[in-house]
Amino acid sequence: MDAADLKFFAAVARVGGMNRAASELNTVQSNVTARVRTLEEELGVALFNRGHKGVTLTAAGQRLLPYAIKVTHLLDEARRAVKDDGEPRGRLTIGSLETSAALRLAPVLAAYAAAYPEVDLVLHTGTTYELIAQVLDHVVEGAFVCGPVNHQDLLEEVFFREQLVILAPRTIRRLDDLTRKGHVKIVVHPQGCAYRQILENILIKRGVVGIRPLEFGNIETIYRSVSAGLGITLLPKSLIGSIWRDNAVSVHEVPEAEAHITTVFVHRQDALISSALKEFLKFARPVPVQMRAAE
Amino acid sequence: MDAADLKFFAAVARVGGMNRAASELNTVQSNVTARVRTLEEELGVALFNRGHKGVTLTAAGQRLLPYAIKVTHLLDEARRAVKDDGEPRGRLTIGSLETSAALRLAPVLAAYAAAYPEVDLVLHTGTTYELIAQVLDHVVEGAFVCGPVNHQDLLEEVFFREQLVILAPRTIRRLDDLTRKGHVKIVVHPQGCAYRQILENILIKRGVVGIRPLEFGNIETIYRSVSAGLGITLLPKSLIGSIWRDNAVSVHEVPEAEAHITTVFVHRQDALISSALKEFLKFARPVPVQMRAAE
DNA sequence: TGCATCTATCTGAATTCGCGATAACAACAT
DNA sequence: ATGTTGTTATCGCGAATTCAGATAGATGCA
Repeated sequence: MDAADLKFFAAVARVGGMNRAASELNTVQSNVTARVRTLEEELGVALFNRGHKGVTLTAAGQRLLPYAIKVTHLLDEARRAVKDDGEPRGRLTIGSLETSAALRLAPVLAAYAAAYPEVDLVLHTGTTYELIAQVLDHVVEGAFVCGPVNHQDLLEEVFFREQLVILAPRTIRRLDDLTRKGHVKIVVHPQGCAYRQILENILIKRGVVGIRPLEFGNIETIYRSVSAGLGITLLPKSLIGSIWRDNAVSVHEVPEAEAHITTVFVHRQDALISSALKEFLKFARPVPVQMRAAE
Repeated sequence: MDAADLKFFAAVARVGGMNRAASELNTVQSNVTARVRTLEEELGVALFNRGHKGVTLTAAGQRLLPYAIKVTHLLDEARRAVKDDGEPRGRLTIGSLETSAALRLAPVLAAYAAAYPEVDLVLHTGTTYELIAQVLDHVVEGAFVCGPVNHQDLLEEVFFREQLVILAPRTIRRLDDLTRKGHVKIVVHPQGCAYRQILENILIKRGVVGIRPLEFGNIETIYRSVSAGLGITLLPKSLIGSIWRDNAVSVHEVPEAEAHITTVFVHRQDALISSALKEFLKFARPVPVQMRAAE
């Protein structure tokens, strides 16, 4: 049972056909068929049900598939571990929420890139849900997402804690003006990284019943929508102060107990932490409070 | 990077030489050398320091070794998982303390062997320490040992709780006779599975200072030594009642708070639990208390 | 029927693998 | 000195394996 055979097997299982797997693996169909057959002969069981429009996994194949995937990942990781002599080098792929990236990570990324020019940094942005899926799939080594995550296969470390504020059109002077209306439009991300849920909770708590969400894909659009009077949104307070000072919107504080969010870094607990990642986390880790008393 | 290459690599690393690895792998030395070399060329780093009396791992080799071992185990497990269709079958290798085996496991083993003739049962006996090492090394699928174990890589489930009694030569009528002497010989297992520690604690608590251990490898010998007047020992109460009733020794109760032991089943939490093992544990698991009220 | 889309199988060339023999080297005993 | 032993490296050859391409067979669809 060769690792290459398992890679073939996993590809066939994933795409559901020997032909398609062959083109994906840059080889010919006869080759794929032969290797699957030798695998089946070696194990003494059929792994696929052959159909006239592709193949499906048998029960035995379903039992094998997770091992095939694990072995493939383990070999990948082994290669990286061997090359990783402690000096950050090569590609480092991490994920981050768009807000975290803009707010906290930008200077860290710049400093890190300057300190380790040997590292090719790749940053994926997405929602918490998407990023967690990417971490689990080994697409990224880890990601900054909204915590807590509490996933069995993931380790998480708290990095930032943000206070959130409500952004409303400039015509809204006080939060009460808004809540008294009884219904309100909110502008949020599609799968909304907890911001949406928090905002809804805040409004519900204040007696707003008709909450109508508008979904936009990026922060810039959300901000413009708010300033154009379309609705309100929720964003980190520090983001407002540092980026937009144009007074096109009104900013409303919310008690911190209700409106804060923690950003955690999550990574697979069974995966290698590359030297590049280890150093990056040192850069990103906030200075402990007692050490920045002078601020 | 082939799985077979990694197996070769791991063997060379373990025995510290290509020649010895070759004979262990049932092949010739030139073959081992060639595969190690291709592996090194593929990875672009040297994995071994060649010496005139064998090889040693380089830093890169040390980083690779755990992956080589993991991959090898994972492939083993994959083979078993594929063949395991839910019906207990094949070889089931578990470990057990000698006392647990004699006392609690014997009827379970018999019933299980009768119920599943397709399973080849293999039982390893040893001390808690030895058995845990065997579980970690995948030599046995799991083992009944003295708990609690509290090991990061192991899951444990409590199976039995035994009250322990002191066995002394027949001439000793009361425990006080023994403790008043101030020194006493104890007869125990070599690495003693906690029995020794517990017995010493009991004696120390009663003011005995000169404890002289005699070590014997199996229970039968220990029992005979006690009956011959050599010293005292500690054994599960139920073992005394069910096996030896010849009155060649005197039995002394000890408060349960001091002298009890829990037997747990431990297994690697990252390893497959075969159907054979799953069923075995069902057989071995004690009937819940409320369900045997009629006893 | 003809076409498209699958998988299975066969064949010959290229490649790899495993073995045996040999070389080179160092340590150690004679 | 000299031979012996134990080690890794290398080469050549035959066997085994792998790969790509061609072909065959089956099925569904227009």
